[in-house]
Amino acid sequence: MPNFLIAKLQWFTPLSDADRLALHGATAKRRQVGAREDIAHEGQAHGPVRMILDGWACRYRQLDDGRRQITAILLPGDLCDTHVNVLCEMDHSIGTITPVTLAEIARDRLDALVGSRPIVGRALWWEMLAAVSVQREWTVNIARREGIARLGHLFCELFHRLRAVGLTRDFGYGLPLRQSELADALGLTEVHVNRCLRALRDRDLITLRGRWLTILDLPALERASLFRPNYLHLGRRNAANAVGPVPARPPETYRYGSSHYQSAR
Amino acid sequence: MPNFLIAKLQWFTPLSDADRLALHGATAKRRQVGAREDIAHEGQAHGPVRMILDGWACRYRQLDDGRRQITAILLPGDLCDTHVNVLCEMDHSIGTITPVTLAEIARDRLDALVGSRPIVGRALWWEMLAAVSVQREWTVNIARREGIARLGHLFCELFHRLRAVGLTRDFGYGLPLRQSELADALGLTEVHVNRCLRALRDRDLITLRGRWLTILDLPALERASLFRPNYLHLGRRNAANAVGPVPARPPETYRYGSSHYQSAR
DNA sequence: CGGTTCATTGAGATATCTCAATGGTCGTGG
DNA sequence: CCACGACCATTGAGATATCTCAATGAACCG
Repeated sequence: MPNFLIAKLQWFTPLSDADRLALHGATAKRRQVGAREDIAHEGQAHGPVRMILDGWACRYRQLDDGRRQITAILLPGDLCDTHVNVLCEMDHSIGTITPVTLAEIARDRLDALVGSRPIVGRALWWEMLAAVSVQREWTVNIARREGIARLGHLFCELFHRLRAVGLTRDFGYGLPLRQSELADALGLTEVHVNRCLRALRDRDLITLRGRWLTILDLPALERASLFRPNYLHLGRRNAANAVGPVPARPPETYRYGSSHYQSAR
Repeated sequence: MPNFLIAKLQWFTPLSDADRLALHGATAKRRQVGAREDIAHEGQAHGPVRMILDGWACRYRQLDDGRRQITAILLPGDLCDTHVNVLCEMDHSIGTITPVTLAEIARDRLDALVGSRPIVGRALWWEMLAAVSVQREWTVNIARREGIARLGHLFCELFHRLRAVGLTRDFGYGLPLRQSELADALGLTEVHVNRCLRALRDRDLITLRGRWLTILDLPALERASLFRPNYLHLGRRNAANAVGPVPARPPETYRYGSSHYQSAR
């Protein structure tokens, strides 16, 4: 399995072989979690720093009345809790969408890594700040865009983030989220998500069949969703070894974890 | 002027005299900004790390159609951009609400401070993580609560955050936000904010006169707003010198910056 | 092959928005 | 000290996005 974290960090800065090796070493300890299980729960004390090696997960907060709000989608290569152990306890939960492979990194190990490899430390800072920026944009998206644009905006974001780690194929990617989960992420109702999806299809902006999303006209979808990718901070990598914005080869896999989802035929 | 940052950090950890002195020294360089001006603008390269010494400000993002969304309220003692210089450019703007006194801290100076004083470094980590947690809660608030609760939730949050730095008096505080700014923060319309305010007043939960907000029944308001303060991470300070949750004395000031706003009579 | 989960559709209810007008407050200049 | 203008708060009425409840249909799994 390719290391998606390394792939992502190189959008920010080139990493030496030694850096890569150190990152590989730190993420060697792995754990499997099934689909739709909790990785961490609100109120828990903090454990090790976790990283999504493969599969999809999400942060969410459960409301008293049973509804929940997903506040972030975690994709392969995403870190769950950089240095979050500074806080006493979790204020939200993390659950899986698909089966997930985690790397667990002991806090002192991470500190040592950051201490000995400043480039890696800076790259991890970037990863965290970019995640915060995404969080801000979610606030804007939910507050100010109407259903159709909100949904389209999420699809655009996921496309760019997945492309950064090589998990897109052309203009499509595997989308394991159910409509109820899209609703939980967007602050909408399952029913309304369904209708907005139909609208996006009717406008020939996307297709969605068999858990595979295809963006038929990315510029048009971005326009319709008021999407501007700057907040992802994937734009101009300041790497010397920069390659094109799109990975040259299609990704090796678009299945999630074990073969839980089918691709489009 | 008391140093609100120090006051806030001590909710997380006790600071030695030397720590306090170092923080004081780092925030010595100051700048004044008028009300409703931009401190930083989207697209700009990053400058020094900024801290709000006094006054209110906000992060916001401007949408193409002229509307804007405020994504965070910055209160005295809040840091604007901890280590954000890692990113190439700002993805949002920061503007003042009231006249603001800023401290500007050069990046290398901050690095040196964090390097030489690990307690301060950890405390600044806490401050950043708590801010991210607030950001997540804003997403939940806007996504899942209806107007009245949304407004009430914001009032509760501001109360707790201001109390942590000693800027409340009993159950009230100065609220310099206009209704249009409340609307921009909550993803509502100015008109609707007005009606929700009336509803909160009619239910005897708050009064708001002359830029002074009084919470008439905090537990009731928190209940009505589905507010739980855990996400603020101000709950259990692990300080040895912990005092009660409410500062013993009323704050020295509840005017913003220069005497721009009147208190309640 | 039957059951469970998920997606789709309809119709009525409600929160919020839009547009437009009126009223209040405050600072400024005459 | 008053009058004016600018800005902000308030109210009304109709429009629209989204929700709720409920039912049906499709897909998938054991």
